[in-house]
Amino acid sequence: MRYWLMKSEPDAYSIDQLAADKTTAWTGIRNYQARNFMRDQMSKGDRVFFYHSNCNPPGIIGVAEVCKLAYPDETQFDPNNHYFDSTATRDQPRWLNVDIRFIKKNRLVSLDELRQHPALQNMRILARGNRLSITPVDPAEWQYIEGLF
DNA sequence: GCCAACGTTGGC
DNA sequence: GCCAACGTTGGC
Repeated sequence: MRYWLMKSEPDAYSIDQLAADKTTAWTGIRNYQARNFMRDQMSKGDRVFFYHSNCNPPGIIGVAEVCKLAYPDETQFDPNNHYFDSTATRDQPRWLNVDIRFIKKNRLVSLDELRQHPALQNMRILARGNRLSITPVDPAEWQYIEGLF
């Protein structure tokens, strides 16, 4: 089992929305590195920190788990969808998504707060210019952050 | 809203 | 295969 951090803009899809939906298809990932994490490394039961980005303040707001392995992202085939990709076909889909299931919402552990813990200094989310929306989390970092909730 | 950082595209 | 141009992300 692995640990991950997945970003979402709360205006687009928030932890409260996930809590209401129970599960959701994590569609719209259009970055190869993030796609490959889902395709090659995610397993059912993997744990996910749900991170609110592009808001004030940004930070980790909850926990989810991977509940369905990667499969073709439907939004790539829909011309009316923002994430439509004309180069993708049903035979050769380009983009994938997993499904995630809500586990819990916790107090917001802000980006600012994360930065103040030396134990977390190597987290990808803290690196300058980091834009990757799915990043692996070290088991030790995971445990440490769970202790902050 | 600004802008630094980064990924992707496409001309050559 | 280089790299300039462009688009996007996301903290601030």
